[in-house]
This record gives sequence, C-alpha cells and structure tokens, in this order.
Amino acid sequence: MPELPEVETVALDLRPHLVGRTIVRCEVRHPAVVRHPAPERFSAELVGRRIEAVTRRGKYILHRLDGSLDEPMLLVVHLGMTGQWRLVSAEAPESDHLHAVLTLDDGRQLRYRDVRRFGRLLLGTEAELVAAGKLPRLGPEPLDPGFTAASLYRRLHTRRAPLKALLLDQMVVAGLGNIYADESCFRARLRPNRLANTLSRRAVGRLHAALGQLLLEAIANRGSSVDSYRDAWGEMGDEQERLQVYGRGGEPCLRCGRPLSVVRLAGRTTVFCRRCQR
DNA sequence: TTAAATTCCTGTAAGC
DNA sequence: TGCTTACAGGAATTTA
Repeated sequence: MPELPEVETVALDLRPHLVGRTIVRCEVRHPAVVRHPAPERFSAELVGRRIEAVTRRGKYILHRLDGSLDEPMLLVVHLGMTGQWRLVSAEAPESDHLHAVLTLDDGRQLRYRDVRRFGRLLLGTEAELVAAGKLPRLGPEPLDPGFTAASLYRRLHTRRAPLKALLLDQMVVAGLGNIYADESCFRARLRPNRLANTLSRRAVGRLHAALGQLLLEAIANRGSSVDSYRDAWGEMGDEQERLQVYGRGGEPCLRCGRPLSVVRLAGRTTVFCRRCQR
C-alpha cells in the first residue's frame, strides 16, 4: 500500500524528470478515476500546462502547474491501495488496468494504473479542491520540524479512541496507513488499542521518535512493496523486508519470540506483540 | 464533535 | 479441477 514513504519515493524520483516538461496530450480511459473536475474539462485544462514542481503532502503527489495568476493549479494524484504512477517511454507496452495517460513534450508518458481503483486524479487549486470536498484538511507532516513530541501529545491526549485509529486519521497525522501505524506502535512498545488519552508524555515521546526513524528508514529503502506498490520506474521497494510486525501475524516476535497477535482494529488487520507492547 | 461502521473495487487464496 | 467465499485497505460517506 502506498503510504508516506512510498509516495515520497515516487515524488522524489519524478521531480527531476517532470519539472519543466509540458503536458501535450491527456487520455482518460476510465473516467471514474478523475474525481475533479469532469473528465473532459480535466483533460482540456491539463493540456498545454508546464509542470513547475513535484511535491508530496500526506499520501498525495502534487504537481504544480504553470499558468495560474495567484494560487497555483495542481494536478493531484492519490494512489489509493493499488495505484501506480509511472513515467515510461511512449513505446513501452501497455499493462491492463491503465486508466489515464499523460503524454509529455519529450515523448514520454505518465501512466496511471490502478487495479482496485481506490486512487484518484484531481485538478484545481488547493482552495478549490478543499472547497469541493475533494481534498481533505490534512494534519501535520510527521517529518516536518514543527511536528514535535509535544504537538503530537496535544493532538492525542484529548482523544478517547484507540491509538491506531488516530494514527490512521489523516487529520491527526498525514501520511500513515496500516503498515506504518502497526510498525510505529511496535517500535514505541505501545499496544495499538490503547486509548490515546491514557498515553503519558513519555509514551508519546517514544511514539514520535519511532515514527521519525521508521519513516526516514522506509524512504531510504524506497518504501514497502507488500502488495502491488511499485515506484515510478515499476521497481519494488525494499522496506517490506525490514517490517517487524505488519503481515507477520502468528509468527514469532522479533524481540521476544512470542507469537504475534492479530486483531481487527479501526476496521484494519492489526498485528502486535502482547508481551512487548503495553 | 467524535467514533465506529459501511461502501467502493478486484486479484488472490483458502475451503469444499 | 472448479466453484464459492473471505480478505486485503484509503478515505468518503453514513450512522450512532
């Protein structure tokens, strides 16, 4: 699943190849993946635009486009569960589940492929997309210097919900999904079902430190390819080989050897160690 | 306001 | 072998 480290990897890889390129053609094959505006307008607005920057916010890839007077126009890509945003030569063979193709002025193509179609493409200014309810108000970036243990504590200590449910809530922290929520709880030795308002400052400090280390390590390893995640070149990441709990239910805890527990929490499969995580 | 449940979607794997 | 069923989950939507 593409979470913060996976999306960051794609954005970092694409940036030097896309900045300065102009979109000369846009073909939407599965209109449902274009959530804003209507697919015809999406294509018409996109063609002729130059890409000025490629960044990430939460799990969203943001392509800043030229031609706007005040607030920049953004092409926004969210990969959902199985989305892939690849840069290929126009001659590259096409795979199935290809829903949108953008051709650039250097002849290469940006292709959006998504088997389960949980992902989406958006076009508009940030204000426009937020107002239209297409782009949620996201919480802080967990790797931003302003995201401190104290600020995380302030966001958690009033909430009477399982810790993991809040880690998955993009308005609390942006960019975490099931993989890194479970992994950060394990590294911080916190049980995912602990009610957030029972966490001490010290425990939140461990969580904050674990999150920072985990996400930086995962980015350095180019993300986790546990399902269909691939980078912009179609290559797998390496972080899945380092995951300590995700996908390891029933297998021995790497710290104490006890079999890892599996429960359903916040609608998600959750793996943790009953001995190491309190 | 908050928390939990439901929905979308299809490939994969388990079970009979 | 072939069929049915459960499962995976991000986030919008609905319900409580």
